[in-house]
Amino acid sequence: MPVTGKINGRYDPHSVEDWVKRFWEENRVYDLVKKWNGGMEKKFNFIDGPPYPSGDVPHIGTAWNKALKDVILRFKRMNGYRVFDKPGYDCHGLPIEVKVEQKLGIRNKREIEEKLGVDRFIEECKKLVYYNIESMTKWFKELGVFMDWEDPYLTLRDEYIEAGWWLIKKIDEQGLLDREYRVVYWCPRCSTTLAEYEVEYHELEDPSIYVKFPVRGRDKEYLLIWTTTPWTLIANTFIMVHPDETYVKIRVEDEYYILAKQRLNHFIEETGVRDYSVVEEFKGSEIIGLEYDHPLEDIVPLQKELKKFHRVVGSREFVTMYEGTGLVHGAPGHGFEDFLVAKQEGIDLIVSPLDDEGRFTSEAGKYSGLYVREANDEIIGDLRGRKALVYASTIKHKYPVCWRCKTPVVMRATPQWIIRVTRLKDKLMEEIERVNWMPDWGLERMKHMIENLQDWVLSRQRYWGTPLPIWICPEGHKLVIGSREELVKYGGEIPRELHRPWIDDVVLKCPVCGHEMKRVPDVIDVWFDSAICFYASKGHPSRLKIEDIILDFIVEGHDQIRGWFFSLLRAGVLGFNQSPYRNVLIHGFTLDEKGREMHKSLGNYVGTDEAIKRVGRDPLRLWTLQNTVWEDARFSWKAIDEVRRDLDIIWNTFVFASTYMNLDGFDPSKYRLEDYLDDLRIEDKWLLSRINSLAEKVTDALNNYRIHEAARILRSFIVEDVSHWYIRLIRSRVWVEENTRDKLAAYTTLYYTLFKWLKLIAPFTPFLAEYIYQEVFRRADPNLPLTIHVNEWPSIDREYIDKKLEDEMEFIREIYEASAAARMKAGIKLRQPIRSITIYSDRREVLEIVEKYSELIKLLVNAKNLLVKPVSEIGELIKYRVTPNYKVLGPKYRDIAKKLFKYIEENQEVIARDILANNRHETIIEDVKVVISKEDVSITPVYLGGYSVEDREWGSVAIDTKLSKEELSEGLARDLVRRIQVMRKEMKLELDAKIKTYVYAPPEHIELLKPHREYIMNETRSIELQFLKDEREAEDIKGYRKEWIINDEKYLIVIKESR
RNA sequence: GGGCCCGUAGCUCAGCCUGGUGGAGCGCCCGGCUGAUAACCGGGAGGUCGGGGGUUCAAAUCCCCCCGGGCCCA
Repeated sequence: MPVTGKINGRYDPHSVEDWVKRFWEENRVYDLVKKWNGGMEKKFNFIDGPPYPSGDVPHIGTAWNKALKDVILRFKRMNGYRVFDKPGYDCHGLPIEVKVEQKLGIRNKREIEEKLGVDRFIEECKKLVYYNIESMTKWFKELGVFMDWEDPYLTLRDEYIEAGWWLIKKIDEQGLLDREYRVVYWCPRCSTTLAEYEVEYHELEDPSIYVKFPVRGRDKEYLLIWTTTPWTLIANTFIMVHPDETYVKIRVEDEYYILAKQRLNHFIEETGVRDYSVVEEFKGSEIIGLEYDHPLEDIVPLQKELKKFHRVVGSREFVTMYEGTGLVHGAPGHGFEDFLVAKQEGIDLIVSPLDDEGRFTSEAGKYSGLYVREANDEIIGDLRGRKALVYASTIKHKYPVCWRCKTPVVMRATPQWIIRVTRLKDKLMEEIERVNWMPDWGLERMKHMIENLQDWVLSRQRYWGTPLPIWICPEGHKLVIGSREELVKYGGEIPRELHRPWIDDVVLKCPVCGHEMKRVPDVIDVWFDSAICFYASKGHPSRLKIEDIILDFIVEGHDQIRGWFFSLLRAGVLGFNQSPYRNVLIHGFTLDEKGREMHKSLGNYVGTDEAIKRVGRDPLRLWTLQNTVWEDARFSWKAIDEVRRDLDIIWNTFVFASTYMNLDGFDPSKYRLEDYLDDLRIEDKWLLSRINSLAEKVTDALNNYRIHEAARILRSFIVEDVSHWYIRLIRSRVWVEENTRDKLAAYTTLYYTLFKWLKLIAPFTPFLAEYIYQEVFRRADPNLPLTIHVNEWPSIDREYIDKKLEDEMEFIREIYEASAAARMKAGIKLRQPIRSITIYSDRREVLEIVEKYSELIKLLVNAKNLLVKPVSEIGELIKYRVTPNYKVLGPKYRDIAKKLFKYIEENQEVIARDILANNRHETIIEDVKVVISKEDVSITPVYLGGYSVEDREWGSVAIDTKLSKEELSEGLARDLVRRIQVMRKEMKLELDAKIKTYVYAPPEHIELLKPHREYIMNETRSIELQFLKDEREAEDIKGYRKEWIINDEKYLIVIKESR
């Protein structure tokens, strides 16, 4: 006959988790879950945002990320959803390339091709990626994340690349694929573009010059600009002004300069111009359109072409009043912002007269061949010679340099492939508003980004990435390839893999002119890879149905709003004309305990490996999960320790329940809750209501992805309701030896409640839940499924929910707490029974509850009698001393003051009560109406002897502190029992072991104890109890002996096991 | 410089959406309970709810400004 199993000892996360890990492996539990789940009707389409495998151990924040996903997937599985749980890795990109370069000691891009060869470089990238993936996967599995780790999607696979090509082709078919000049960081020494994170900012000294540009058609009138990069003046195209700011025209000698009013003082101070006068003031918008001449146009051929653009343009975003003159020289070939303004202004000539080494080309005329920074001095000299230089000095400022060779970078306009997503702005906006954002400010951020939408720069001049599937022939015809088959179709071959360099060798035949076509050398922005995973992880889109493609749910950190969420949206609209996701949850970052980001260099970095080793998997998971999902969390070992303590209580709760059920041979199939409904006590009904209310709340929270809320209420239920309250209430019931219906009612209640709770917590702490499931519940019922994780999500048995009872119990707890406080004031311990407890309250519901539950309350507060009285009768316990505040009352009632003071003296009680109840007491003294309020008197309560009173807002609780012989003797008996129990435990006796007990105590104590002989024997499972009058007698008895002080008297207790 | 998030006890954080006597855990002090026990419970001390202004009978909560931290952009 099956019996409830038991767990023992202290909670040790590692041994529990190691055991469960082995159990899962040996029984192939994930495969079982997958198989079980595969047959489900409803579908839950999720995708794991692929982490970037640049390291081998996931950051602790990634553990949170994966735990969140795991909770939702497990929850959905248990609710009958067939979940898509394929994880993935984002394998391509520059960070991997850089890691490999560092590993191989390669200093720049050219060395990759010249020294190593692209093929070997790619193999090294792959090797690194696979190594890191294997290691990261190990840690995700360690965390207990149930995803398909045997078959993740990898963006480096040919099928995945092909799926990407499909979308590029589709984009081209929509006419959105284009080539355009873009401004990029360029390292002149390494001869390569740099991504934003490949530049760092160093303090450099540069020229600081003020230059005047003559306004065309106006005599001696100049636009005044300031720059720290004189060499960019060669490509100057326009001048920017802030339309809303105030500008001035000043006269210096016989010339006129235009600059911002706010910058005038600074300009005067820096340049030392003494004699000037402001001759005119106007809004910036008034000079928009003003044309000017470039001072170097005679020696820079390029300027002849740019001449037609030389005018003042408006820009609110890029002109500030913090530096310079408020007029900004614009060179769209050398600056992101200048470039954007040029686009807005319809300027289509973007020039960047530099070669790959940062030297001027012939377009720059006399400067041709000079390295740009070295040309600065010569340019300044030429400006001076042409009287265009107003002032020159130097400045120390932060300037971007190459992170590897520390060479100052230049901005350079280069042709790049782009997707014209700006044309889809309205559709993107429409789609993003249909998504459910949690929290909803995610939508706000997203909309803000779409408002400021830019075209997507797709191409990168690198190696390790999805090759751009564009082939070009000498005639300039373009062919976009959408699959491997198309390579063959257009006269090529399928290379050994689709990566560079092999794909670069595929030569196609131009379908238009028949010439040979070569692939453009670029690879695709790595963001594009992860953007397409919603379909690419499932195969080629031609074989997919739309319902497999649109995701039900995704969750990532808030940095991914701009990152993955945004690129997914763009890819979804480009490929399928809709948002690829329906519900988005945003989670926070894991910072260190001071709120700083974790960095290995700061020494505050914590990896998932370290956390698992130090605290265990479930404590780590539960800590992450109880943090407010969308807020940043501060990690500390102490914080995890607190979670760990909660898990200790949870463990102890199951130890308690399982120990007694096991001892009593409790078989849940034989003793069923339905058969004990009539035997349930108040506390049983209450717990049944609580667990079902809890199940309802947890289900609702998880359905709405409020994961932290679910975690918190699951914790507080077991700690507050079960451990601290219910178990305290049923302790005496389960200590009874016989299997009474009363005890079995408690067991069935507890069994039902704990099993339900265990299933609710299973998604959060899958190891602990599995262990207890196996060791306790599956032993009680071997027909249960092999693993807890294929159990159905607990039902909500609404017939057990009784909100009124829950509220009432809440109030009983308040009474208990008030009486405990009253006891403490009087110095009477809870073990000591008291004669009576009296509740004073005028609230009807209070009186009802107290009467209805009087037995329970008496038991809880350990009192013989329970009385309820109206508040007015508390006067029997309390007298109020009311003394007039002479300084206040005196001046107010000058003439009747003496009589008033006498009146107060004589009517203290009624005055006090009125003021306490209504804050005023009124009377008439010698025809004068008197109003006494709180400020007029001081009120001190005086409690009568023999009672201890505790006030609450709903009334007062008074306990009778006078102890009779009867109560004292009962208290003494309980004290004795307690000592004997401690000794039993110290002897490590079995719970049901019988003992013989010998007690030496002072004769008057023995007299008090004698009436409770039965009780003591029963409680301590003694088959014999002897009271000894002589201390030496006790010393002669063999057994476990211990000396105690009880109520200031010496006791000697000896017990021995009776076999 | 912009958008968004966060700021509550010594520490970690609920409460804010929907205004009504400021809470929990940890730490500290005092007391207690206990065959779950290296656990637990009660009480106490500890708060300009980041600062300022406004709306309101009433603001931690709603609005505006500022300060500090974070994310993303520029």
